[in-house]
Amino acid sequence: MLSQSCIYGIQTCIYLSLPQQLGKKVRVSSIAESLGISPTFLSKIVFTLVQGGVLCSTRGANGGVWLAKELSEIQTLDIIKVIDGPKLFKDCLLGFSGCNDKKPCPFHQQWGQERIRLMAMFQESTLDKIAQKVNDLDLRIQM
Amino acid sequence: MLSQSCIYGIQTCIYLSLPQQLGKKVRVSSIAESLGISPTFLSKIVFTLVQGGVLCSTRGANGGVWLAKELSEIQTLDIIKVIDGPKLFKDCLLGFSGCNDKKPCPFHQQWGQERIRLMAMFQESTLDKIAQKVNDLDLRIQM
DNA sequence: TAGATAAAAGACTATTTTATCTTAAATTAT
DNA sequence: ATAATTTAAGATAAAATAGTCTTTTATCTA
Ligand code: SF4
Ligand code: SF4
Repeated sequence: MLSQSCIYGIQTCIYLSLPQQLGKKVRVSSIAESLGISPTFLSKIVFTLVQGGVLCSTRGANGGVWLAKELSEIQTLDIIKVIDGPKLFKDCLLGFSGCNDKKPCPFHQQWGQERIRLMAMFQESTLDKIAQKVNDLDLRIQM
Repeated sequence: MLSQSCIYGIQTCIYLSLPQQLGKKVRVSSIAESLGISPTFLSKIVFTLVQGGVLCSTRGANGGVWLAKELSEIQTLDIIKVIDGPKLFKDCLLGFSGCNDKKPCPFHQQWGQERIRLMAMFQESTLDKIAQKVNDLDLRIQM
């Protein structure tokens, strides 16, 4: 459902929203090490997020990346949109193209509802809520 | 979520369960033409379904394929399992490996419920129900 | 200003998925 | 039996995704 790049992107944003990192510039290499991701590969994903307005970055000594907005203003859905694009919303279960409600496939009625739920889940999951959940419940971020 | 092969497989099974084809041997080439799929590619998917016990086949002149069981005994979930394997159930949203309920990721609570709903949808969608729905509502099967 | 540092950029490699093309094997009809 | 037909099998190709390696550019610090 989500690409590997997208998963890494979400993990990165959650990592940056934890109290230890929040408000600091963090090196991509240190994020990559903490999350067990290839540094150069993550570098590309991070840059995509910078271009998409989710992260900010600065180069050079003491450089790094940080979240571009308040935690409560970044939805998981934003991250998904930036990295995986709109295909999650356009493409569909049975791979039909140009689906419409007049002539749907046999799964439309149920899948349509599930999709709405999933979207809601990704919209409601703002980084502040996730970070709090991770702290309160001692949840894990890495693989 | 589902691979292209899996989508083709589901479409094929639905096609074979429509009144026009039901109970007949149908050539893969004719299925492929009707659904707009590459014949040789579909041939492999069909063979996977034969090996998985969803379809039966016979070679030679007047050969073809047909559904191995009663429509009511074939769940969409069976088709998915045979073609895409168990990854839909093992792998997960955030790509964690070896997820458990004790230390889940921040999405587990909601995603776990969605996944249960999706499974139920694929289990309840037996071919007889789908075929009836397609007939009653004049739904489409192809792209 | 010079050197160190870290993100950005580009070229390249590997793997998986999707798809095509060709040949082989089995079955039927003549 | 033989030829036609159709699935099975294997080799190959194309595309998308995932990941590596090297070079460039920007920024800070000394
Ligand atoms: S009909 Fe609905 S469920 Fe089916 S492929 Fe189209 S949008 Fe998806
Ligand atoms: S914790 Fe739950 S939702 Fe998250 S990756 Fe694991 S199984 Fe999936």
